[in-house]
Amino acid sequence: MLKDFNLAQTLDCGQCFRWQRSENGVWQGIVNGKQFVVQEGEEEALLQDAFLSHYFDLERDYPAIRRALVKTTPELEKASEFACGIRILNQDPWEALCSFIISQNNNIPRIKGIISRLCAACGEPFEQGVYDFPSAKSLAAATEEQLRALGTGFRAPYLLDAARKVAGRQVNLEQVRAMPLDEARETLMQIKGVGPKVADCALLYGLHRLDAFPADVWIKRAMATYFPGKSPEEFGPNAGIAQQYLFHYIRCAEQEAPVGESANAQAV
DNA sequence: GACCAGGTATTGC
DNA sequence: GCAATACATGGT
Repeated sequence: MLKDFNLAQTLDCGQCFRWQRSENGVWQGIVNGKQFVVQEGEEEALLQDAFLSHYFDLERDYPAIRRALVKTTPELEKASEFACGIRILNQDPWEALCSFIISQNNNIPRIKGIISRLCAACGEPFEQGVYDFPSAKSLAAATEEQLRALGTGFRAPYLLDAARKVAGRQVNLEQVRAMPLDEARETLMQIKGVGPKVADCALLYGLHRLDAFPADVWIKRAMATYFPGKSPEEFGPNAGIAQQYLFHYIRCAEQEAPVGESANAQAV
């Protein structure tokens, strides 16, 4: 029995940008040069596919991780229960890095649009109208003007710098994966346009570093409200998962039951 | 027509 | 070091 896995929560929590939901809970996505179609409510079937099983991180014991998080930090109980269907995807590191460079000061629908155009312009076509995410090498061959024409705006030179450094192995993503967290962040931040937040996103969503804790405006606010003085390291080796639970909870649940009341502040 | 969006680089104190 | 400010673009 597959627990703690919900397709919609996982694909709609802002960690990926190339999945689309159509009617009846059907999701279509492009991953590593292939198109996939998966069905809400039939999550169990994904266990039969080795690639997707790994992509959705189904081998990992999330219920155990959740129990451990709540044991050390009981305030996480509500958020972790609310968002317990989220899995941290095993995405392509380069794609995740680019996606979160694009994400800065941007909104999710527009991020998706830019990525879609970027793929069509620079990625390999592998099916009618379907394109793979462009490699670092092919992106490095583009000009800043070409990238601006896709709507990337001031991020165009950032993408180029990332492409050049990754294609030239000045930043080796697989080496970054194995580095201590601080060193990994510093290495990614050599890329223009990559600050602490984007670096942590690349680490958590691209390199599956579950100890990375991306702190955006939402999370910073939530931390100040619910965990004043607490540092992310205190959440332990799965701090990134705690971050996801928090992020999803404050963005969804708070709208129905606004917090800020001191009575709720102790129970996230 | 401001204001905002899963930030970052630059500038000024 | 830390607080402002500009930055492209499209949607409310």
